[in-house]
Amino acid sequence: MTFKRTNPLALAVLALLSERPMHPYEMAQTMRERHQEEVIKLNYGSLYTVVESLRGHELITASAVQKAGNRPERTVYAVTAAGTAELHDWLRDLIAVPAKEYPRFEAGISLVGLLPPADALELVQQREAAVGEQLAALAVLLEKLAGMGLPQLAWIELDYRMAVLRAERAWLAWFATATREGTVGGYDDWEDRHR
Amino acid sequence: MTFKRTNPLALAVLALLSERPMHPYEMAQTMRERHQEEVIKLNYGSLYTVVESLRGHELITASAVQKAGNRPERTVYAVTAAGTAELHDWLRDLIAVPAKEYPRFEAGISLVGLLPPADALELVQQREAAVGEQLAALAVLLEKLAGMGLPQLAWIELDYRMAVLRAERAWLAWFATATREGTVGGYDDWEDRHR
DNA sequence: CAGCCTATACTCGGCACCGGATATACGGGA
DNA sequence: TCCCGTATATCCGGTGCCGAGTATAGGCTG
Repeated sequence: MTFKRTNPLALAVLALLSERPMHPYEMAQTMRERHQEEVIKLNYGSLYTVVESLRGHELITASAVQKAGNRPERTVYAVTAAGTAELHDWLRDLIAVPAKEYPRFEAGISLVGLLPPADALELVQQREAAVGEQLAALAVLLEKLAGMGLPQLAWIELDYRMAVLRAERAWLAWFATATREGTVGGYDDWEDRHR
Repeated sequence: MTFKRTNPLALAVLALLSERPMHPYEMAQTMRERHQEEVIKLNYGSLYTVVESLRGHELITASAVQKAGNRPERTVYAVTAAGTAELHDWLRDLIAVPAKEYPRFEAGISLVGLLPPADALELVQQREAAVGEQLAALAVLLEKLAGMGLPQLAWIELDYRMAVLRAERAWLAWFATATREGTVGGYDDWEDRHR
């Protein structure tokens, strides 16, 4: 059976091990330090599952079992040639091919007609504010990272996220206005249904 | 135990049943017809799991068991008062509070430094083209829906998605240019690592 | 040096989810 | 009337994922 590219955490593991051998807990620490868990969901339970799966497919191997002091044993893993190939190929796919995803907001906004227009307006404005705060937080983070001397390429994904968030905020602002002024298509019917 | 809002398919079920009672298969059909499965992932296996879970939490009830002709029995469900409350509350949350999500492209682009710049450029351009095609397809779909006399509110989520996709396309175009011209921060180092 | 908190390192049971299997009914062509 | 493809309707076994639990070591405080 060929390896299934479900959990992106496996991608992170391959990427980390392509730097140097590590044991799972160290991978988690490194991901934290580098703010990688912002982009790839990290969960201890999943980490060990994923590592074991990668080992099963011989994309990584247990290269050593250390025993420092009286701590629990820790297994250090290293990436194999097949693992490196998988990493690169997966990466290419992730970048070149847009995957079908299901953002939760799309699900929510598609049913917004079920709520009264006045409520909808308030909720959308709340989201607009929240997105604004996220943007501000990202700006601060970028400042910090740049101040540490990290090049733009090291936080390129944050750059991307900011671009998307700005678009979302703009759309929310438009929708709020259109709702407030009743210019969104189908508004009259919408209001009628809620009185 | 309170109901866990994991699978958005449960939201779709509540929304459909708030129109009129249905049996699971009919829900699936209706979702298809309305292009709802574009926004909410539909899977027959999950559908029955989710319906059973909703029933267990008494958010819906089995209102009848039909037996038309000699077909398999079909259980028709109806939403309860608690179910309607849950639907509205969940909806409010989805709209007002941005959820932490992990788009796969972010994971990919965050590791783009592992690929040679020339390859990265090509991949990003491929994605840009693909996103362009998605936008074109959405425009066609919008045209069709509007032609059928549906108001904007009925396909508001597509409007949102187009806004986000346009932002993504613009960002990809920027990144492609910055890579081609070597103006992305850290480019020299990037190129050095790949020779 | 007792006591407590945090960091280290992993384990495990449960469950939601998914893909594919199952089984019957219906309609249309040869 | 036989056959086959499609529509109807549901079920189920496997698996990946997650959160919470476990256990020891080291460090800090009074």
